Amino acid sequence: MQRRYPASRTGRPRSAAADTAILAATRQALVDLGWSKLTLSDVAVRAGVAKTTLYRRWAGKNELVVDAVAELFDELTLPDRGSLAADIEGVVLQFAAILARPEARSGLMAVVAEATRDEALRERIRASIVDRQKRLVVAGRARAQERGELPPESDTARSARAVDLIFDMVAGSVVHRTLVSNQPADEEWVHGLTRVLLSGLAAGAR
Amino acid sequence: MQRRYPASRTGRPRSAAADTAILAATRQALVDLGWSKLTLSDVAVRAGVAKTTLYRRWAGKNELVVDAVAELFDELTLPDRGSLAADIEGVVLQFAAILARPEARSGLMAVVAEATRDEALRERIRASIVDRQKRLVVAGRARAQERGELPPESDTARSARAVDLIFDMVAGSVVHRTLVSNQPADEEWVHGLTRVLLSGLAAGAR
DNA sequence: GTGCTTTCGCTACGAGTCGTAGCGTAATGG
DNA sequence: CCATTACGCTACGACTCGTAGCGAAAGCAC
Repeated sequence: MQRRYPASRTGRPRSAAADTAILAATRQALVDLGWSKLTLSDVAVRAGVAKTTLYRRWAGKNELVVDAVAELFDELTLPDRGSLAADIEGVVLQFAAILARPEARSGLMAVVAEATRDEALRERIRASIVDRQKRLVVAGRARAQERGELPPESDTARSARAVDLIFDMVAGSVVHRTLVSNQPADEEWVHGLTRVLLSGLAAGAR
Repeated sequence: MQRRYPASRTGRPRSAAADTAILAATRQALVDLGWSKLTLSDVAVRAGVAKTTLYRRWAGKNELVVDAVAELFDELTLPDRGSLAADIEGVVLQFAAILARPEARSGLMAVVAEATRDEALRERIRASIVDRQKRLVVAGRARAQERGELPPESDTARSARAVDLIFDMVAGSVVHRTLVSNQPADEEWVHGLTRVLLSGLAAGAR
């Protein structure tokens, strides 16, 4: 979570409790109402704050929901299950569990859609959500190279492209499975995904 | 495009030209305004019809945009480039070209987001957009099996799961690359995707 | 032609939301 | 105690929504 206000030295400080309450209320409103029917007035009532307080802290609905959804991805960690395949499956299952929650389903795609016409919002999503996920790919790849499961890569440009490709394939597949095909990314499915992905990467490295 | 009205035998028929104009106006409004600022009143003015005509034909903004976006995917065809790899790359590049257009970028994810809370809308998206894409996967897989590039699959349940997985991986990867990572799915990237995918499928079949 | 039926364009409407302004009060630091 | 900032509250004009009602237009059956 980035600082939204640069800590002016004087005056009454903003309530941190209000931030917590507002973001939680936003997620609950996403569950109850969905994106399109969510109003800032409603969130304000749920959070027990004035509507004007919301407008003092966030530019609008888009930015608020990005922050509220971003917190969901805080719990993502890279487990150490001993092998690359097991690590990937573990992360993907965590990711799928988050995407199964209604507040994520309703909010995530909506802000991505809005971001197609809003450069600042794209950057906010990248910093708050996407990078948080991508870091796991980088870390998992590095660990696999230490283990010797993937060949070390000296060319940094090639390496970056590989990470980008893997990331889009993993995240994109799970999102599409969950939100478009509307079917659970359960263990069986994740296992199949991992198998194709790892076989392909191993073969492609040769 | 499914029939929205069951062709009553008598009375003044609905103007087919109005349908065309409305859907085109909707796409142009998506380009100019994006999803959230698109209003049905605005579309009506652009199309040269009365606002009430829109409400007579579509239940709301969601359904209208689904139909408008669905027409974009009419142009998807399965090229015969001689090999499975080349066929996949051809289709994916077509798909990427559609997703690069602003009316698709703004509209597609927005309706997917709305559909997370609307079963009827999900079904409409599935019938109008998703199935149209998935058919290409089925056809391409069948052609590859004829060529001997993929092993024939007798188990229909396994086959269906494989098609689902491939579809989510291809479509999901391209959508994520284009809309979330916000980078072009150009020939180089598509080539890398295809290489990983085919190697993985070939290895996984053994 | 004469009806019958349905769609069309137009206008008007109440309901609801948006984002902002203004004001008095509360909570800090100097 | 004073300057400064955040807060809750109310009120506001502007806008959008979806619907209702009306007369006119465009088909089909006869």
